[in-house]
Amino acid sequence: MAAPTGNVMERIVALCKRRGFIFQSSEIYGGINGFWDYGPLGVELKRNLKDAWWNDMVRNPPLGPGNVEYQMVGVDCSIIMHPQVWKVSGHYDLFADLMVDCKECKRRFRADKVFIAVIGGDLPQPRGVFGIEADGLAGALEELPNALTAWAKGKNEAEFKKAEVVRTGAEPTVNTHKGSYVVQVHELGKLPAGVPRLCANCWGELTEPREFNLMFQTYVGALIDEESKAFLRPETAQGIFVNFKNVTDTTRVKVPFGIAQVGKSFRNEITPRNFTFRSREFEQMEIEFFCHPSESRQWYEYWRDVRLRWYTNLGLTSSKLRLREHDKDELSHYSCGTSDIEYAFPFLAEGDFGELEGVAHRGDFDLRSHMEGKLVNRDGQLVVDTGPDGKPRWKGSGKDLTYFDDERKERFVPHVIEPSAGADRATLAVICEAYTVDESRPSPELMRFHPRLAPVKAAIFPLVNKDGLPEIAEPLYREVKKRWPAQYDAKASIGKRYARMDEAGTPYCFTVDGQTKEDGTVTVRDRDTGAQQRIDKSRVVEFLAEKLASAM
RNA sequence: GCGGGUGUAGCUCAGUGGUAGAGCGUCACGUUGCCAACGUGAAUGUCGUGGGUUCAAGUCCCAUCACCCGCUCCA
Repeated sequence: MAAPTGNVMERIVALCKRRGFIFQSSEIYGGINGFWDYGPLGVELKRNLKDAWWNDMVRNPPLGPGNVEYQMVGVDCSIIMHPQVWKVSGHYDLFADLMVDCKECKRRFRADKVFIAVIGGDLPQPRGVFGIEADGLAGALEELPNALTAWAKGKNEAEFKKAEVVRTGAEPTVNTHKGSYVVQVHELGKLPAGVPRLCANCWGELTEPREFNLMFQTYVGALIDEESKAFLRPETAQGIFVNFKNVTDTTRVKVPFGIAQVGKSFRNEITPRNFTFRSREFEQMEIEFFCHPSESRQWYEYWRDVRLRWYTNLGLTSSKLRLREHDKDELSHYSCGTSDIEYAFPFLAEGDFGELEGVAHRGDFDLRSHMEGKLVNRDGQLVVDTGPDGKPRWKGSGKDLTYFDDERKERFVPHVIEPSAGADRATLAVICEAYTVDESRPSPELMRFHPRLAPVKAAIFPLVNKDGLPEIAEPLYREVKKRWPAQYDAKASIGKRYARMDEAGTPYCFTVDGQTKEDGTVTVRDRDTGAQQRIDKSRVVEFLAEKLASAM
C-alpha cells in the first residue's frame, strides 16, 4: 500500500472511517455538526475504556492516602431532571450568556465584559466614545488609561495620545493640553440613551446583546409551553449530588466515599470542532468524592495523581500527557483548586494540549447549593444569590444534605473532589496514541492499542484454507471467542490478514499451519514487533489470559 | 458567528462546458504456503444538497449543508 498522505489527524480520521471506529452522524443526509457515531470497532474500544474506568475506579479503586480503604458506588441517573436542578447549580444562569459581536472586526464579547467610556459626557456631544473589555466595572476603570491610549492611537485622536487619567471623586478625569474632561464608564446593559455600543478592539459598532443558550432544551409532556420546559443535562455530576442523600441513606457508605456515573451529556457548543473532541453530545465518566473538609486537600491531590496514572497505565505516553494546575483567575467561583489532565492531540498546534479530564476541588458548593439555593461568591464568601426582593434567586431543595460522622461525632457538609473525565476524549486520545506509521513494515499503518483496550483481542487464521487446517482453526476460534472478542479469517494471503489485524489494533494473531497437524503447536504473532513464537494450541486461551491480565 | 480552504467509488485522489476515471480496498475463482504476493473476473457513484445559466454542468453562477485551518467561544 502506498505511504499515507496528508497530515496525521486526517490520516487518523480516514482510518477511523475506513475501519469502522468512528463515523459522522447522519452521514447519508450530509452529516450534522457536532455529532458522531461509533462503528463496530469504535464501540468495542470505547466500551473497553469505560469498563476499565468502572473497574479501576468503582469496583476496585486503589488504596487512598495512607493506604486507607474507601467505598465507591455507582449510580445511573436520568438525562432529564427537574429544571430547578440546573437553576440551583448555576448552569441556567451561566449558560444563558448575553453576547455581543462587533460588526466590523467580528470579535465576540460577553456582554457583561464590555464597558463603554464616554469622554466629556456632560456635554451634549461627547468628545469621544470607545469600548473597554474588562472584568467588572472596577476592572474597566483600571483599564481606562490603556484603553484610552489605544483608542487615541487607533482612531488618530491627536489630543488624547498623551492624555493623563486622574481619579478625582467618583468619576475619572482626562487631562490633555487643551482641557480636562470627565469620563463616564457605563455597563453595556445600562447605557444611557444615545450612547453607542462600540467595540473594545476596533471601536466599530457592536450588535445588540444576544442570548446564547448552551443548554439543550426540551419539553416534558405533550403540551409545549413554558411550564413544561426542561433541559438535557450538560453534566452528569448533578445527578450524583441530588442523589447524595439517597445513597447515604441506603448503602451504609461512610465518608470518605465516592459516587460514580458514566453517561451522556449535552451542550450546545458554539463551535464543535476537531473530530469528536468537542461534540454537542458526549459521554462523561464522573466521580464525586465526598470527604471531611479537613481532609479535602489531600484527597484532591490523591485523585489528581490517581487519574493521571490511570491514563499512563492505559498506554498514553507521559510526554504527551500533562497535569496543569489552574491559575487562581481561571478557577470557577466555587473551586478551591482545579487541575486539568491534558493530552497533546495531533490536531493541536505544537506545544498545545487539550483537556481530557478536570479534577476539581469543589468544596461544599454543590451540596450547600441544593440545600440553600443557588450560591454566589460575594467578597470571598459563598452566599445565597438573592433577587431584588431579598429572597433566593433560585430556591434549593430545603432538604438536609449534611452528614453525621459517627466516629468524629460531628455533623458537616462534606467537601467534594470531582474527577470528571470525557469518555469520547479519552477514546480519541487512545486512538491518536495508538496510530503508528512504520514505513519499514510491510503494513505501515497500525493501531497499537493497549491489549486491555483493543477492540479485538485475537485473530485465528488457518495458514491456508484447505488441507485440514480450517478444521483445526475453527474450533480454536470458537474456544477463544467465548472469552474475548476474536476474529476468524481464512481468506487472502497471510500477510494481508496480519495487516488487516494491525489496522484494527488486534494484539495477537494465532495461525494454524502444517506443523499444527504434526505436533499441535500454532504460531503466535505479536502485533507490535511482528515476532512469532510457537505454543501448543491447547495453551492459546491461557496465553491470552496471561497477556491480557499482565496488561492491567 | 466571521474569514480562508475542501467536498467525485469504502479510502486516497485525477477529471480542458461534450460517454464517470485511476490506485488501493472489497467480493469471487485460481495459484500461493508466515507478513498488504500473483493472475482472471466482478460489484460499488443522488459527482455533498437545492436552485440557476446553457443545446449540454462534476466543470460556470447563487444558496445551503458538512469537514479542515485561523479568529471567537468553551461555566
